[in-house]
Amino acid sequence: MKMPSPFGKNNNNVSSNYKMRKGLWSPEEDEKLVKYMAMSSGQGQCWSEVARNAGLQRGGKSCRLRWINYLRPDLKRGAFSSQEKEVILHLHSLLGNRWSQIAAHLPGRTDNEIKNFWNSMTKKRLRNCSSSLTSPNASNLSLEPRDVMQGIMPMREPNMIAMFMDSTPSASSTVAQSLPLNRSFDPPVLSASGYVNMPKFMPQVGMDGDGFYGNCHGIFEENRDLFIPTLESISIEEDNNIKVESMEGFETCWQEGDDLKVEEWDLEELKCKLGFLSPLLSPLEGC
DNA sequence: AAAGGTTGCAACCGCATCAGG
DNA sequence: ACCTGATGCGGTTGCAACCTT
Repeated sequence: MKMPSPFGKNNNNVSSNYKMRKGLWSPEEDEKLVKYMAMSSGQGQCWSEVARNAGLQRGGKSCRLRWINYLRPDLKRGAFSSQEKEVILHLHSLLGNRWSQIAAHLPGRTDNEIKNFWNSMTKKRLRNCSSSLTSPNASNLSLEPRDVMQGIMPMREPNMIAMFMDSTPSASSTVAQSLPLNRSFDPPVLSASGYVNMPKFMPQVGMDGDGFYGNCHGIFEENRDLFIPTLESISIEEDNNIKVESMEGFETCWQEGDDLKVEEWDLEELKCKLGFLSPLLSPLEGC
């Protein structure tokens, strides 16, 4: 555990004139805040008042953050357990970067903590991926064990991302041209978190050592976050519109607490059904 | 042992939303 | 309806500890 510097990053703000302090919290400040929170039972908080009444030269926002992320008595400490990691992966595959919602499912953990965990994990995996691609055996992709968490397949296998971004530079435009879908179209982009955001209503696909997997996000209604039809339940019509054969299992959008399952998609069948995506899928040949 | 690079994480920033005046 | 302050959230930054060379 790092010891906080008593003067934070910018120690010029320690000066008088009631300038708000910034930077790391000192043990004394922590003590003041903890004492005040204990005294006031944490009820009816107005954080700017907390800051004032506790005698802290901090903004309410800073106090709130410090309390929530560090001083709260019910916080867990230490590394995430493997169970917690599974929950994070599972929920992230469903919710995306909604850290506070994910944190709500992990008692004692903060959104900040989860976000940091996720970002460092993503960085690691991207690094691994790029090193495997730049190696002489780049075509022989070294795939990590599949991340199957409680039946949900994370869609953004870094190797897949790399293939989209590096091996098939024209893939997105090719697909865009080949999709006469009567909806707006956004090309795949690499998000800040290192994930490929596939266009809405396009299948999100990934791969692992055992084959191919995927799902479809938001195929049928723009404002619903998550639909996961099985491959068997969809067909591609002549005009390349995606049609659902069977609504079984996804009449409704995902709701908190639902236990969703994604069917594993067979590569050959997927290619057959989604022939117009072949420019994207062809790099996977031989993997 | 020292220098440089990497990692983990605390904290800040900016924006969105909401409530009260 | 508009303004203002408080709050919440996600993205980003910066620093200390750790690791590698």
